[in-house]
Amino acid sequence: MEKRPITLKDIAKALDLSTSTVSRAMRGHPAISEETRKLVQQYAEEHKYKPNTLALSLRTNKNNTIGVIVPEIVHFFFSSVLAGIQDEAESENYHLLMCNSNEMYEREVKSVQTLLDARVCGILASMSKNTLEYRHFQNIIDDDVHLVFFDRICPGINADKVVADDYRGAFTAVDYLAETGCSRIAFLGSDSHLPISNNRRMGYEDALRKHKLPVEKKWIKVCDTTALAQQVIPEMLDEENRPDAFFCINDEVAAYCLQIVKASGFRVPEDISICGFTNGYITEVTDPALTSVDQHGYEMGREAARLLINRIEGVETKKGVVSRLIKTDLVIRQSTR
Amino acid sequence: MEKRPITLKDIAKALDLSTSTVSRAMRGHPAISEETRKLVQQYAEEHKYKPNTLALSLRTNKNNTIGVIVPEIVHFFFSSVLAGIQDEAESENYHLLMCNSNEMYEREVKSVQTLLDARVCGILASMSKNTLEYRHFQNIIDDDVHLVFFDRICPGINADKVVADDYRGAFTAVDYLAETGCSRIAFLGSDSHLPISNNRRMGYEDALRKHKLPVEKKWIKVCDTTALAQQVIPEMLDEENRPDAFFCINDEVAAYCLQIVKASGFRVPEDISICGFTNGYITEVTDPALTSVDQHGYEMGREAARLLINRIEGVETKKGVVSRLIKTDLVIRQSTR
DNA sequence: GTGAAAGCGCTAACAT
DNA sequence: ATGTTAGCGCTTTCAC
Repeated sequence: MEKRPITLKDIAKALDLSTSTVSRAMRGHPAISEETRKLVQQYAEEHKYKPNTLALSLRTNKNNTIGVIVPEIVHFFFSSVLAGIQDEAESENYHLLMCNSNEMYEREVKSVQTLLDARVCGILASMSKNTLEYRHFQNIIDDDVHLVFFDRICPGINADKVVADDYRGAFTAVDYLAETGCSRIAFLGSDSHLPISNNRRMGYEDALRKHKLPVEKKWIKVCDTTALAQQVIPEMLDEENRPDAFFCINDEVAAYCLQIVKASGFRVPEDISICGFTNGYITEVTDPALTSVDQHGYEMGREAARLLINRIEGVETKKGVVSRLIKTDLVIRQSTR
Repeated sequence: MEKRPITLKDIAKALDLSTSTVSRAMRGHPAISEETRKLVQQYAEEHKYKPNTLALSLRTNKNNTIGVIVPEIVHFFFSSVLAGIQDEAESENYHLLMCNSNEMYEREVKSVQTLLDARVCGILASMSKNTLEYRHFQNIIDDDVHLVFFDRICPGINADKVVADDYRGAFTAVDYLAETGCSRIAFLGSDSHLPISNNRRMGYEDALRKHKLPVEKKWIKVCDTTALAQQVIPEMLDEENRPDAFFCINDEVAAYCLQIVKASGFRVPEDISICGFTNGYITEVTDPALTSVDQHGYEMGREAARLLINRIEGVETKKGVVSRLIKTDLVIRQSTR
């Protein structure tokens, strides 16, 4: 029953050597004779010696673990980012400690605490929607733990970040809508305190201006959940001067928008064009399939993890903040003319 | 710049006490005077003392961390399970170390190794599709690390498991299809070496038998990816005696099935009924919305994490294997009569 | 009620 | 080329 894993000390005793010699031999230290090295390594192999990472962590006060805070796991975009982070971390031999804030400020604060207590080497974070207080993020920096934001960056904190090119993504999409003949283009966005939403709105507005189209307040709405969609969109369709295109903050809203528009008797895309954002798997199963802006979540995850690891290992030494932009791509399907 | 976190020793020195007294005082050991306790705890509070979890782990040879291996992160069902695991683990003060096998046997083996090396207290695993060799899972048990499978259990290993009631889910769905007048019901499944697929096939067949419908080989296909769907389904529709219902192994296949069936000129559900499995978010955005079997992934995650933690903490002491069944629910929408 | 000392597994400075 | 010693931060006998 008792199953204590074998330690360096055990090997030392068995081979009548000192633990330090064994330790050195295992790591191929130059000062160890070929003979001893082989002896030790073979014995270790045979007895399935596994270094105790806990002891190592204590010694170096580093546990080669990266903490991740996502606002929501069950979400195409965030799970894509997570997959990217995971792949990059794994290839660099870092572990991933995962926290889920579930879009709740309190859980986000607690997650930061958890990760700091666990002595992670660095933290990758995407802010929860309702976070307005940034003290907990500042704590990370004050603790000298590396911090990289991705996607939902925190405007009040001076930290590295990796974001999608939201402005250009929005501009390109709205430009396309206008090019294909839409002139009353609505923007269904999020609260403007979120940079992702604000940047997209600017891209949207600039594209309208490029085409000499008016920027109308009534066509810019906060509508980032399916619940809001069901309330906001019918109202807009009832207006005398209804939109002839919807540019949506995410694919879910776009998909619900599509349903509501069709149910109201409009044809898509003949009467109304609809464009989403993210390019997740639901874009392929709606009818018609959704045009959407690909955010390359997986790439974002890899990039964020890489940047963090470079900071941790001192490869990235830039004094100020490093910002990386992930390019976006408009994927045209059948929901737009 | 130097930012060494404060230790028990520091407190001891500052207060002119021994580290053991401080240690005891912090944890409210009875043999410590009220006075000293308050003194120590207040000092600790003021100086933001944080116990070093690494040291604690080394001492107890436990790091209160649970490892998770999922076959794919970007997937409604698995991310739901992950969310459940996360919530349960967090509420019990366990950390989560995440690995992604990406449906690759080699990465699964490596993930197990990684988790064992990290000295996790237990592992939650769902097998990759192409895993046929189980040695790595046996290693977990041999290392006396607790193991609980969820969903994609490993038939060759004697370990606790939490699975959806696949048999009953399938039976109920197919029973419903038959009740509503379908008589040529096809099953689009996975390879039968996977218990989830096999159990559903048995539920499917038993439901057919209940309704005195024939079990036809040609209506039972391996078709668990969208790529396969595009190949297999058109062939079946071309048959003289085409199916009038498709019971699919997951929602993605069902959604693609829906598209293909509509594109072939059939009406859904009037000509052909379609039913998915999982009840993820795509069921709401297809046209018509998809009938599907809810697998309650989040609940499965919680249940699996709870079982594992109970094992770790010695609450669950059953000698043999514990199997938990998560009930399934048929959610009827518009893709079935 | 408090302290001294040992030890968890490992590494590294300092001998030899 | 190898051994000795000390220490990472904490808990836990065993003393007093």
